[in-house]
Amino acid sequence: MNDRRPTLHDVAAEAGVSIKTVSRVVNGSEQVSPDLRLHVQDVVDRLNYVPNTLARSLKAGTGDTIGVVIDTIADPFFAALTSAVESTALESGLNVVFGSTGYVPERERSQIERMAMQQVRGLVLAPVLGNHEYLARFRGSFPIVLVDRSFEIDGYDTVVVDDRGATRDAIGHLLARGHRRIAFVGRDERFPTTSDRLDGYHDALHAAGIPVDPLLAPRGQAEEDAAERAVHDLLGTDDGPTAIFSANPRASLGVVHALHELRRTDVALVSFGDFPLARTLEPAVTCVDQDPHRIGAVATTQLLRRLGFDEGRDRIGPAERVVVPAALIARGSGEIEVPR
Amino acid sequence: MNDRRPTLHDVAAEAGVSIKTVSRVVNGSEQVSPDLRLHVQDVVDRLNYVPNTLARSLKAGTGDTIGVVIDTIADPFFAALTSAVESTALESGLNVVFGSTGYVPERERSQIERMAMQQVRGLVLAPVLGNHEYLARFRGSFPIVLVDRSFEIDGYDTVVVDDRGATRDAIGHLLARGHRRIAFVGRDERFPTTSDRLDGYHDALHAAGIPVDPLLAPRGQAEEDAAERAVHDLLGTDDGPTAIFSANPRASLGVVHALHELRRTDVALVSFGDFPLARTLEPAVTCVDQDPHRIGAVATTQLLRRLGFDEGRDRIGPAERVVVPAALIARGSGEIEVPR
DNA sequence: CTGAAAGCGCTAACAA
DNA sequence: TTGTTAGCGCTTTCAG
Repeated sequence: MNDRRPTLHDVAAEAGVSIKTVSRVVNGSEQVSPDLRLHVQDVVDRLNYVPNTLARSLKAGTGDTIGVVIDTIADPFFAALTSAVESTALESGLNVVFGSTGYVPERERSQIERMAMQQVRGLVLAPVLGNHEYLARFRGSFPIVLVDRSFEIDGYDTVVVDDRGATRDAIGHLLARGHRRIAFVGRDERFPTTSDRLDGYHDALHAAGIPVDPLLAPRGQAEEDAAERAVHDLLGTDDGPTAIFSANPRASLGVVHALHELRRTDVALVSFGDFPLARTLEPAVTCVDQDPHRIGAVATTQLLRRLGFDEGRDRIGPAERVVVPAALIARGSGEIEVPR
Repeated sequence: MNDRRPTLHDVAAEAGVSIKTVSRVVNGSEQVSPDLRLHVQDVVDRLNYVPNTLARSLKAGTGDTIGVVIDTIADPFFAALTSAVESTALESGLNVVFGSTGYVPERERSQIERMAMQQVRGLVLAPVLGNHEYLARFRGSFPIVLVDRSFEIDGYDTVVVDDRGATRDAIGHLLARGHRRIAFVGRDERFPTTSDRLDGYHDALHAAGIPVDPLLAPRGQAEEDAAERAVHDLLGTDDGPTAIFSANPRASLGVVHALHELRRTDVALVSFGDFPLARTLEPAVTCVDQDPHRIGAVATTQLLRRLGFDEGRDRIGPAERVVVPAALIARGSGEIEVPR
């Protein structure tokens, strides 16, 4: 299990040449006489020589990986995003390390510190709520692209969805169907995106001249079970909502389950974020589609540009903010009219 | 963006001590006079010094990451598995790099080669179908734990679900409800697990003395849309199945959708692998629960043991095979009796 | 308790 | 065309 892996030296000794020659052969570069190259290649294969990227990187002063720091890879949204990061990075020969924060600021920080130690070339980060001044320490060493969450801190490339605008539109969609009592479920202080979506919700209500009822936007139910309970509570009252806006796909699962249990097919629903079977349910669930894959791909492209992988574009320049559009997919649940 | 990161030398120079002293302080080790340590620590903070893991690893001859190679992180099964690997690895201070194969043997190989170059300490691999002799090259360098897919090649630690047995039980569950024409959907030659599940299906039918009808187990529909079409085809015939076994959760989504479109609530369904909303559907979907999180955790624990992180247990020994149990969760769809 | 020197595996000058 | 030498940043003898 622990035979020392062969090094350039071993190969050189075995082949009776200098290590530099082996290096040249391994890197496919330069002029090496064909017969020598063949011979060396042979020894390389026979010894199962594998170049040591660590040493290479140490020499080069920079690694060959990029880091992805997210809430948790178990979240389908981030899984899709990370998948896109990987495939985009791979095209440029970069590996991907990831670390999850579990929504804990300290863990975010330690993950990033860890990656800095690993000499990552760059970082894609979905920041947890909290102070991010500490990032300044790292930005001198490698570019950082923020994803999904918009941030007060300026100076970072950012790729986000227009949470506020998309939510405003979604609520408008419900208002157009006559709904006046629209609940906002899935609110969670840990997620800045939720606040933005809540803002969009307020925007739409204000624009329509509808007073905000705080009871319709309770707190702390970003997760499936909590959202489920919230819906039970909301619909258990006399003047419950006629429509529900669910602020994230996990919450939506709970909302859907609750509506189903209560047999309330009369309540309209729009989900921020698509989820499996949304089209299958009865009624099919109208969603705001976030396209995590696109967010990841765009973010990585931007990172690669900052790293100089994009020949065509300049690697420096002011921080950019890309807003990935989110489309409303009308499937039925969001088109339920208000009962008269 | 590219100020050279400070090194031990820089800190040493600034603090007016030798690099070794800085090294000692950074590693919190040994005896350094308290005042000196304080002073050095101060300079470290001021310069934003971050140790270079690459150099450390080069010196140590081994890295601080473990690799995970899977089909794609976008698959919820592997996302959950990878998430478990990460949290388990993190407890031992190891980072996680991942690479996806996209079901392509060559990509699997190149990903592993890449990780070998990166000096991963160990590997968790969900092997793609194909020849894996090449793995022998690497096993001398680092331990490899195979997950999810059982393998003919001996000598590797393996963590799998008892696909065959669990499927046999699931089919038995349907047979007990009187079903005799049970379809097998989601079959795909790319996945060895599918073959094992198909074997289990055959086992159960044979045990019940029911002849196998190849038309009930068509090929090539592991994905949602293909599975959906397959169900339409199967139920479009005169002697269609009265029950469906779906061999993976992605396929199940398609099956559910098709059943819903066809309004066939009379057809029984058991899904191999749980999925969101399975409990919400009408009828709720009976599933064989694979517990990917557990598979990942067990695999990583085994890997850590091979790496000597588990003080209590020996790091060497013959390859072990852990079979993680898969429980049948009866929710309704699998308990539909055959129509008389 | 602290420092000097060697070397991990590799590449990039610079020679030969 | 090929080899020698000097580090990359760090840890580890072995001295002071």
